[in-house]
Amino acid sequence: MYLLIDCDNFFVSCERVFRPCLKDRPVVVLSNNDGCVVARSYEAKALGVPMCAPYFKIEKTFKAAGGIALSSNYELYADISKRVMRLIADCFGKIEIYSIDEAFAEIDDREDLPRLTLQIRNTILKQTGISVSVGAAATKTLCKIAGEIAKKQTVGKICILTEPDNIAAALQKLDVGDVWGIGRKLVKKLNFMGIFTAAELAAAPHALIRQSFGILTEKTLQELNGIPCIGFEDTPRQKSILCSRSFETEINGFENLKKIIAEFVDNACLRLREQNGLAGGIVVFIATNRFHEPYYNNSKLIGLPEASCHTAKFTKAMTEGLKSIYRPEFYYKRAGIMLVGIEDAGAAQKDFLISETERTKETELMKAVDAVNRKLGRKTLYFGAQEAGIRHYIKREHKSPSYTTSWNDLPQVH
DNA sequence: TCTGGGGTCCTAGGACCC
DNA sequence: TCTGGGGTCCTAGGACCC
Repeated sequence: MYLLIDCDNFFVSCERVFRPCLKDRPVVVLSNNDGCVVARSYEAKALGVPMCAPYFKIEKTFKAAGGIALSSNYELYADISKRVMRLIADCFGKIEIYSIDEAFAEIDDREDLPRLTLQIRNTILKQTGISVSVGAAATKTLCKIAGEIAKKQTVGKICILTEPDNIAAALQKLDVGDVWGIGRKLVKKLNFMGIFTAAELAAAPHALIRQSFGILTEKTLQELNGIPCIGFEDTPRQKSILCSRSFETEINGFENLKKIIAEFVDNACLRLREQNGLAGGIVVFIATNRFHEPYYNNSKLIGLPEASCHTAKFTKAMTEGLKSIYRPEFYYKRAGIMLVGIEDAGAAQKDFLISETERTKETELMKAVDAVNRKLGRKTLYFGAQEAGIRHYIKREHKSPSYTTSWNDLPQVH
């Protein structure tokens, strides 16, 4: 049996933990640059604010209805997420953290389900202030459906989907597009074939689905029928690390762009070292505003002779890549890098031509830099190629304090 | 005026091999 | 004019997720 534990309106809930005055009001959280709506309270959903709506399009009517918009505060959300995940792990042992606000757990004892689901929900609510929905079923895909049903309940927020009659009824009522793994493009094709509900997909011929949509959709079909095909991944190793931003004002000039992207490289390399990994290459990409013509976007992959986690090596590779795709006539709205080919530091293949002494020197240098930054604060030490203070290029006008991760932002009780 | 960021997996097709 | 058959590996791009 699988369980899905999913935080309700997660980003909004995090904000409300420290600002109870936001309760019962329509609240949305915005993406970087205060661009799009990425989280909504129930009250905001009731106002008809769609997910991913550009904020400037809804701002007037939303404010008029008494709504409050907040910039995203990822430090806060990441920290609260950590606390929630720890509680889930304490309760179930093996868990798969699926995203910042949800996790799967695997359990053997289905008799105990009603007690366990209630217990985890109460524990998380009591110890973090976050409300979660809990779904339980025999496959992960059915579990997601159970989770959605749980979410719609006004009290309880728990759905155990194990009885064949209940499963059949749930699938009958569910649009095929609301099934986990069926996106916008597939819905169109499925509708064209006469498949409109989850039940109809579950009953479709395997061979036809396999041939028209590939193996992923066939697995989804099987999972709807209660046959587990999507495995449980205990601690999946990250395969790529991405750092990218859109800028409030567009950026021109090779050197300007390079400095900012070097900052992305530093952030990504730090994350890489934190998980004790090495990356084999780096992709650098730049793009003009995609809502205006002419649109230019390009990317370049630069491989390293040997997998590394050394910021300077990736900065050099990034610069080389950027040179090959940079065009001076454009103003760039978005840029980023991706570290790829990530391996465990212990298991990586070494380059015959790089001496062990040199390798050690580099490792020790990065260790020292990280140690200083841990002790004295992020970006105390950084490479000269970087532009310190990328924040200037990004708009976050309504950000709440980092209550749990910054001494200066500790909440005060009067 | 304004439109996010971070991931995964699969597939087709090209390059290359004998 | 005509020009085989059987493989592997890699990459870009497309689909999906939150």
